[in-house]
Amino acid sequence: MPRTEDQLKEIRGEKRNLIMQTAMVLFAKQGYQQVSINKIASSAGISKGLMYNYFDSKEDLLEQIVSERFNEIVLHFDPNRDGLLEQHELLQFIDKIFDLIKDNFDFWKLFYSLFVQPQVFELLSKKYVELLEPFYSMLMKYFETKGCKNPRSEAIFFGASLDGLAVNYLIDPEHFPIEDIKEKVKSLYR
Amino acid sequence: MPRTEDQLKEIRGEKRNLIMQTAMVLFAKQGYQQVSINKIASSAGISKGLMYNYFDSKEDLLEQIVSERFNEIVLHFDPNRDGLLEQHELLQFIDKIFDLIKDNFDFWKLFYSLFVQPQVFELLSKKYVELLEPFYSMLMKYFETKGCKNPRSEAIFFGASLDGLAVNYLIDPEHFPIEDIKEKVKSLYR
Amino acid sequence: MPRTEDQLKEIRGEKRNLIMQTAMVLFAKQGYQQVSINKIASSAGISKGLMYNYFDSKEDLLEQIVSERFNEIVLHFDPNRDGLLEQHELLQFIDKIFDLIKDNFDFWKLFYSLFVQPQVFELLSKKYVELLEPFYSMLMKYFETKGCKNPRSEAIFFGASLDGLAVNYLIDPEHFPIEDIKEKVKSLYR
Amino acid sequence: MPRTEDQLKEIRGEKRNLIMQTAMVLFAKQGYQQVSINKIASSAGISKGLMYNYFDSKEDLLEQIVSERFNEIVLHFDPNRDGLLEQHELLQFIDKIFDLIKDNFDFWKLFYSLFVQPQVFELLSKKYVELLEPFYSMLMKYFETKGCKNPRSEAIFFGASLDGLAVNYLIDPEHFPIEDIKEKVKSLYR
DNA sequence: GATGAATGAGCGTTCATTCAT
DNA sequence: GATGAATGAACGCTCATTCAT
Repeated sequence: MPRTEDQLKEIRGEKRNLIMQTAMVLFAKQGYQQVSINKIASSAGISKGLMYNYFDSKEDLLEQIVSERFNEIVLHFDPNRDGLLEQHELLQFIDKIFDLIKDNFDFWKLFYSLFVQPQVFELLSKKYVELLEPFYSMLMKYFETKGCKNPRSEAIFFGASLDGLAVNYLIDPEHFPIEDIKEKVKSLYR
Repeated sequence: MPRTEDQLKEIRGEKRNLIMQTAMVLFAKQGYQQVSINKIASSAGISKGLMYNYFDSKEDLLEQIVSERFNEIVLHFDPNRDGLLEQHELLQFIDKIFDLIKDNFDFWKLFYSLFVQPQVFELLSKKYVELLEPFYSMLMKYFETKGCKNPRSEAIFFGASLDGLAVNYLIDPEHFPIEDIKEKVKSLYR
Repeated sequence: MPRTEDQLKEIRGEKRNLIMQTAMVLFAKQGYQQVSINKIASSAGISKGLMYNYFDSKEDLLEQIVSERFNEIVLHFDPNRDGLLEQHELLQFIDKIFDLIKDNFDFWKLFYSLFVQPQVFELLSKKYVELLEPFYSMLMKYFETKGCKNPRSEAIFFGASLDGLAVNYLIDPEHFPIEDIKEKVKSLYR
Repeated sequence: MPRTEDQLKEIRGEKRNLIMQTAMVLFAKQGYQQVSINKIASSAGISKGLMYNYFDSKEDLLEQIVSERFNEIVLHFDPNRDGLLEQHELLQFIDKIFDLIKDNFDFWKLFYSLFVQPQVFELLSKKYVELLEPFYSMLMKYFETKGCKNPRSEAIFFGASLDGLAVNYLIDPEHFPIEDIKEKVKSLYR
């Protein structure tokens, strides 16, 4: 009995996910350049050739990993998706963002290692700006409502300090006082 | 007749700086891994072989660039070097740090791209921790004096948000409102 | 469809032998150091990269050539493998050793060129001593039985003169009176 | 006061000898290919450039080392230089040859490592044949006089077994029973 | 879909040699 | 005579990618 089309799709999808997951972990731990196609294939228990059935190139693999996971994660950013942010949502967000980072440690490690890379991924930065734009707007509107005289700087500072905290956490998670930091950040916006 | 020792020292010094400067700019713009020895040599107008008269390896070149510039820069961190930080010094420091980043744009771009890299530079992180430790102590002492209940988190937040701002500035310097951000940060510590 | 395991094994075996044979001939004719991986690959009609599918390094290739052939050849050394040597076996051996050298001319040329090389092959000398030890024991026992007062020197002299003859034959095989020499050597042990 | 021409010649000669001696030791211990011009120069305490004042190339240096020392050594081969060899001279020679090897250990190590090398030194082999020819003639005449039916094989065997003994001695001098071997060899020609 | 043998451009590095001083 | 900065061809090796099976 031949497999139905759905079964085939599922196999394709599972293999694709397997490769992406394997590659992401390796990229995060060893760096994109240091991980060869060979390493990915043998780690995933497949052949080198098969990789090219699912991805056009090593770079394409990276792009798909980053953009797919990025999309998933950004979904969680506006809790009620009404485009409006209230203070309790902002505070909840601060709590949640550190959990998101912890839960997707490898992804974020990879993400930040690419982000600081020059040139490497113009595409990434476009996508990043595009995806975060609504969130930044929301933040700016929020700070405006709160009466800040320079909402843009407030928003940039908010984003940048989370970036910095994330990077420091990712570099040395064991010595990072995550709960204390949450409190500190929240105290700034109460 | 052979050159005098002084002549040799000067030639060596100049070439060494030329190579380091050229390499740093390329590393910053294209990333360490993407820059081949060939690119560095032809950019500097010298032969590949000559590089190895001055540096043991590509990695050695990177190490020497980072540690030499890092040492120079860290010198500016404690204004009066008495180990004590006062509020006006902290505010001055916030002003100065952005200028330091602007003045050493390529160095910092390289620095952060390495720092987030996994595995790549154990040496760097050791040196970083070592050099910054006194500064962190000073910061913690300052926040303690100011009556903060959790000086360590305060210090980490301070450092991390500067990291985050630096990274965001380095990625897209033209759209970064550097003066507004300075004001925002200073307002937090007034 | 992928090749069967047997097909792969055959392909791999043949390629491996092709590379080893090609390399051995070149090593013998031009010397290990003088032969580049490029030369081996183009001589064998394959790409440089493929060599590294079969051997870890140039040195690994050499080791495998030497030890594989060495093992094969040493098998012929004790005619009846009972650990005892009789006179007619010794005489037969003298006859046979020159044929062995002739039949494996390139191997022995390579072998002796390595053996006299300083430092180059500790591994080789260990293997050599190990493999030849039983043969030397046998020889010493034989000379002891024959009433020689210094069996060790007898054995060393026997081995060394064969080495010397081999080297002289390998350097200039056309002018080497192989049959006369056989007779001369055999006459010493009759 | 300018140096006289003789003084200059002596300086030249001394530097030349220094370089040759240094290089010979290094070549013997590490192999010709493994020793760079840099190593020779720094071992001899001179600059790389100076080497090329005395020798055209690395190969020329090797040639001059080998041929100069070879000439010196061959002088000792015919004790009374009358072209005739008597039994006691042959026996004396056997005694002396091992001392010669011991006294010029590095030279002989280098010599044999080159000799077995294919192609490397056509020149060497020509010179070798040329220089040893009279000695071989003498040996053949001697064996003829002694009534050997195949003097050429006798001479080749004599030379080859000394080569083999030399090589074995050079590879592992500490375990080589030099006096016992001398006795063994002499016993064959008494 | 799946395999892995095969490719070849490119890498970091070495080193004999040259030559301005 | 003496120096060592400078060169560049060649080295061993890696790896993303292709393709016959």
